[in-house]
Amino acid sequence: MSTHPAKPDARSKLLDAAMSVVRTKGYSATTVDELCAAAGVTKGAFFHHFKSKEALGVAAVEHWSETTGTVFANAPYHDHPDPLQRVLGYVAFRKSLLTGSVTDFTCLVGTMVQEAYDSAPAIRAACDKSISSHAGTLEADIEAAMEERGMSPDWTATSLALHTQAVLQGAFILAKAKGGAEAAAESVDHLTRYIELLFGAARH
Amino acid sequence: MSTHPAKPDARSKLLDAAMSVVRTKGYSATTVDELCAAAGVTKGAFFHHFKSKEALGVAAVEHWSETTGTVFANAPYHDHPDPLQRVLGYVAFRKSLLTGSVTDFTCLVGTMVQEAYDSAPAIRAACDKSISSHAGTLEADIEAAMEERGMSPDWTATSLALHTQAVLQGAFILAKAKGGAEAAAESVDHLTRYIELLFGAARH
DNA sequence: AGAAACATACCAACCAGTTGGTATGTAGTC
DNA sequence: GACTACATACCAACTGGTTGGTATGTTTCT
Repeated sequence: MSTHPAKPDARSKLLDAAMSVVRTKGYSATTVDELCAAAGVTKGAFFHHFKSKEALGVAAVEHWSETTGTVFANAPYHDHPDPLQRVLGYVAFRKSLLTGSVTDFTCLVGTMVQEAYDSAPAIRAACDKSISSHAGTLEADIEAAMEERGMSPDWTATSLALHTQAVLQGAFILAKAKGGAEAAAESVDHLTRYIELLFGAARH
Repeated sequence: MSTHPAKPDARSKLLDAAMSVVRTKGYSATTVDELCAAAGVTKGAFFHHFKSKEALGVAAVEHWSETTGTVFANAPYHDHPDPLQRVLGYVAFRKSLLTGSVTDFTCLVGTMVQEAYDSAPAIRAACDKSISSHAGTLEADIEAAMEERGMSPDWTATSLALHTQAVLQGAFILAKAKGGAEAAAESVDHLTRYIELLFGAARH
């Protein structure tokens, strides 16, 4: 009974509810009442933990970053000794997540920033930080792969890391538009092929 | 006085207003009153032309497709005799549009489908049609470029056309998150490089 | 006891959509 | 060509329900 296995308080229940409800309905269309109902808490609890709906939005993005960050940190692709294989492993891992309902595999941050980039600067900043820091985990491996091959191309590791995020976010939009993951998966395949070409061509 | 130069009725004023307001605030956060104010018409006029807010959403997507369709149809890249150059010209043209404020160069369809894919099936369908038909205009050139080189790769022209749209939509999300077009432009550069590698490699 | 964590009751502003009406056609009929 | 019948385009005021947020409790933990 040392470390409580899980004593979900209202705050984390609300954040978990936000992750799924917001991804389904979007941020603006999600009401505070709805969030409370989904979390099984009252409105009093909501405004005890968050001073406004926007504050919950910021916290939800941070919560998302932590939750998904753990998933990626524990993913098996890190074990590869070759940094390029780690990058390709990351992309393959992202592709393997494209199953089940569209709501479940799409990204909270991409959804929220679309709606809030102009009207809620704090949410925009949180989303930027989330995307950029996640891309940052890729950048080191990309850089290592470049160095290993003695490459000095006209693109940067940063831009390639961000490009992977752009492809994934765009793939989610395709999935939402088409109501399925097929086109999204093929887009991720193109990303894999691009990275292989990029590094394969330099080998010669 | 044969063809009226421009007699903007309430309907088209509302559709034009929707294109800019929705891209700024998102679909859900945009109110009917706001739209009416931006268009300079009354609420009565709104519900005379559209039976609901959702119906306006569908019409706005279709209006967007027509408006942007004209822009691309008249763009100069179509003149190139080489189909591959037309594809690359399209991507370069898309990159050249990444100027000014984020609101002005981002895509109405990508914004709307994120919010409405689950709650408004009619809007989702309209967005799918818009993206797919726009991708379709690229597909023919991609196919022609493949044939010209006698390529039979493990990817299809359709998937590459949709991939270009995914990259562009993802680039818009980057732009919104970062508050500027720089990262988006670099992502489009990566797309150009990918297409060049894809077709350049087959040349040999 | 005192503070943090929650619950209940409530409110003012706002929202999509409705109502009843006016102004301007336009097609048909005698 | 004028009168009726009907349709389209638009408007201002209103409505019932919803929204984010607050005020004021009660319970729980230390």
